[in-house]
Amino acid sequence: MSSFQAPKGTYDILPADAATVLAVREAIAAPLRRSGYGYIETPVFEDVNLFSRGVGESTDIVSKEMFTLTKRGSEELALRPEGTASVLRAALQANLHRTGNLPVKLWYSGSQYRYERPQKGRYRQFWQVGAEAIGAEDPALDAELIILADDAYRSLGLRNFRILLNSLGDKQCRPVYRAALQDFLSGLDLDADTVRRAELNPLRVLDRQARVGAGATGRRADAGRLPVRGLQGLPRAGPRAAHGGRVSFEDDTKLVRGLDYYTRTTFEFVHDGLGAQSAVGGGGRYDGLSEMIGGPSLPSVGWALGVDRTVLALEAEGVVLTAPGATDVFAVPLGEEARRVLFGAVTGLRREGIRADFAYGGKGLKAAMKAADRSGARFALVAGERDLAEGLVQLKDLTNGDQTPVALDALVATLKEKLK
RNA sequence: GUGGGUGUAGCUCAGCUGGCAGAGCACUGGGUUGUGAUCCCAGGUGUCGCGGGUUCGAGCCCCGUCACUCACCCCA
Repeated sequence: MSSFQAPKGTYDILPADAATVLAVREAIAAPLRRSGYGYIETPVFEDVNLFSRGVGESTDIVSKEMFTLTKRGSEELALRPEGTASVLRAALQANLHRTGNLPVKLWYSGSQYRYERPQKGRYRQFWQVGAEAIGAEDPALDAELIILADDAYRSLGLRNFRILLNSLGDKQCRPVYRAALQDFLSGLDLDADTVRRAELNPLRVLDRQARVGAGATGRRADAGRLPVRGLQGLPRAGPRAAHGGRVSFEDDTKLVRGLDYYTRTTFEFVHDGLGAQSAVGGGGRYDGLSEMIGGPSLPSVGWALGVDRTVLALEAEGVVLTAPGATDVFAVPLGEEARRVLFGAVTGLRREGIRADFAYGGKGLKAAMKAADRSGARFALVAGERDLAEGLVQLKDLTNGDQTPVALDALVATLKEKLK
């Protein structure tokens, strides 16, 4: 073991788990690719102000969870804690909203960073696949995105997730409701954290975290006691009407996401196999974000799904994504002449699209056969002087031990037939 | 930032009120000089996280420290 280890809150994706991770990323991306979303990549770090203005100064993400970078002595950059602000910034910078049709539909896949105490399902570096539909106010877009996420999860075999839906109000009604809520909360005996939150962002108090009563020992607030219906009559019904009943929602008037840019439609995909965490993905409308970062009015909607948490959810449900073996044929040479010939044969097989590997390191026959077995290959290709003298190689089926001689120049055709 | 749990072989873990370092799997070699997976035999498996203390004697008790992990908080 080296004297170094992965930094706190990070982990390595090793070959044994990589197939699942890649399959999850692909499963989320596939519905987007066939629905008109274009792929975009942005830098992993941005001007720190993009996030403090976009995500919101009052959010935990910005106030205490950002990895900031110093550039020549002053803090100016931060590792991205989420993807939406960067994607919108890139779209505005490249004038995608002026050069193409609206909405501009984009998807991304990448790592995000938050400086938090790690625990199950929560890491300092984690992966999201996200989608954004920028510059249109059509509730059908909200519905489209929810359906695409639902399709992605179902294509993976995930079943026990739920979709929570709420509205956070718009420019007109939110300030009114916010003031009313603040007024209501000021009359309650709340713990110190909640008092602070009620000042900065009272809506977040609704998000089932509030403790009412004496400080930290207080009990969780009963939702029925909070004026959660203050935002009724807003376009929460939009995505519901547009989606045509294809996925089932649960109304959750306490759902308030931890990013300030959300307006109106908000939703979260939750799963109970993630330890103390519950969200595998979430999103919503962010009609005002563009203006917050200096752009024109571009009402938009988007989501991000957590790759790491989706993997945990699959594990919790016992879903195993079948990974094909990495190798079809494993070559085992006997002697120097055979090494030269079989190495060439392996190269030839690979160029024909057959997955092939070789017993490197000068192993003895027994060890080389063991390596062939462990490689997961269906066939071992064995040859020594006796075979080569006749232009043959021995092809051994490792599933049943049957071994047949094959002419060296008929190898490709024979294997293509057997591997069909 | 706060609290709980755990650190013993490559991996999963036993180890009793303090008395000689353990099991299974994995690994290496041999049984088979040209055959894996099965079977048999032999064998490394180790700063017991690290540092100090108590004791004739510490994996075990005490103090400190680090790491991992789970939870609070928050979110993907």
